[in-house]
Amino acid sequence: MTAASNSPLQIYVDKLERRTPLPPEARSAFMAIPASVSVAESQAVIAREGQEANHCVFVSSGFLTRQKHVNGSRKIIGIGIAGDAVDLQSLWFGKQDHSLVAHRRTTIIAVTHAHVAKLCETHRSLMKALWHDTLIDASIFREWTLNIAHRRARARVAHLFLELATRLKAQAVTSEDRFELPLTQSELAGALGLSLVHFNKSLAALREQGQVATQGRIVELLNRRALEEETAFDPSYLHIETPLKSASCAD
Amino acid sequence: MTAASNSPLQIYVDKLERRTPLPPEARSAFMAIPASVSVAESQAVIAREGQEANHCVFVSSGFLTRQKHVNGSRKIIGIGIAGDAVDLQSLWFGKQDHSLVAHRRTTIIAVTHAHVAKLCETHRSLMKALWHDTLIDASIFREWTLNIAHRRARARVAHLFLELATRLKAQAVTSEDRFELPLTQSELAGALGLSLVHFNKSLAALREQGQVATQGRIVELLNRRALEEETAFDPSYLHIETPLKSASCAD
DNA sequence: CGAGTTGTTGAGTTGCGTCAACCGTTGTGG
DNA sequence: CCACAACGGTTGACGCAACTCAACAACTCG
Repeated sequence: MTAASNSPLQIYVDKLERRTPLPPEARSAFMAIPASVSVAESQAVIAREGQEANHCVFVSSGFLTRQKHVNGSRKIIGIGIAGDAVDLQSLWFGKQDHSLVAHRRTTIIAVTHAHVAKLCETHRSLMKALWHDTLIDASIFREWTLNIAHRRARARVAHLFLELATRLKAQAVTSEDRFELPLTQSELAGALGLSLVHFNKSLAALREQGQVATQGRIVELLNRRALEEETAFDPSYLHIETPLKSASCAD
Repeated sequence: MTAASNSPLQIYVDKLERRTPLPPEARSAFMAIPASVSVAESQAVIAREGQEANHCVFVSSGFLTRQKHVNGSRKIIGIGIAGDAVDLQSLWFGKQDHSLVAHRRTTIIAVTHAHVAKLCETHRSLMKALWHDTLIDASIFREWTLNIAHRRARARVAHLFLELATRLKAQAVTSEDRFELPLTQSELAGALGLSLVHFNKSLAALREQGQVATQGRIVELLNRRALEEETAFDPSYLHIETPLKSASCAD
């Protein structure tokens, strides 16, 4: 399908093209830009709230969290997985409005703003695809708001797991309802607006009901149907299968 | 400053240009597209979750909420005010992932997707400005997630009021820390992930502390400093003063 | 093998939800 | 013009979900 390529950005371009094919020139222009790959240590701050950025960050593998400071502590407000463009907004904003933090065994790709901006200038189709991608991001944030505001603990946990399983599958990181989640319970609890203790107990409840199993950092969904039922999970907010409405257009 | 114009989109173009000036051709092309203005009745559904849309909606005056269905009831996940483009995402998504509902005395502007898409094709600067606008939206959703997940009731209410006051001021809907908020307490409570009763009591507490006054649908912030302190309000997530980083560029 | 981190579990407390009654306002129709 | 219904706001009582405190077990790593 796709020509062999050495660009680390392949993973992201593939993701975009699963939605809408890009014109070949746009695709090759994207993959031709210099991209630096690096393995981040756990808890490494890739971008810091309040600072200016001059790179866009893409996740190549692993997990990365979005965090905001409030009252002196960092709160997780989102999770990025392989194939996610986690700070396209930095292209247009002067300062980061939140931080990006890597977790264990995460590799990231950095591309200078100048290169991305140039691409947007020359390839309208790419700019559209990037815009589309950020709109899906926004949709996920909306669902998180809903999840935290209106579901109770057990359902909240179930929803997070279902979301991650679905996103990871779409990205072909995993094929089963089973994945590695290298975040501590304390971090996951914070991301869901729960205390550590209560998160732990809710997770224990899901385990006892035979809906979820965990071994170390591996999470396995044993009964997807039951989980979906419990949390009223509707994956359409992830916009995984939605192609661009207006057919792909020339540059 | 701006030439006299009859386009109802003036209000939105002005907002965009407060961030970055548009090339004159782009501006006039935008304002030249057919836009239909209508006064919505209270609770009118402007766009329905799950349905396809073929118009983009802008708020001309009043309030509009974003809502999602879950377990049979509608939950508010966002509030749009005058000058907001509330469903640019429908341009690229096949189906609405949430509904848009008008509140009393709200006037909306509808523009067909075809016209907006055409504009994006011909004016790169406009597409950028629209993209930028949706990124700010996403930033607001992130802050809502944070607010609901990590602040307790009184602070949550304070945060919402401060956000609205700040956005309304930026849009020159109001000049004081005082504004009309035509949502019921039940609706506001839902938007904050609180029960009606607890919202009411939290609001009463803010009133007793002399931080907020309400008369009918009018909300007045009596002590902005104290409110900001209580809720650790940092308006930077609203990106009100941030111009586009890369200087305005030609089409 | 010890030290630090992460996970588990129990006990007591509290913020918030639910139930329910009541009040004021608005609006409608006899 | 009043009666009545419908709606939004207010308040009290009570129960529960979730938080905090605290101790301990399991795991990881130098």
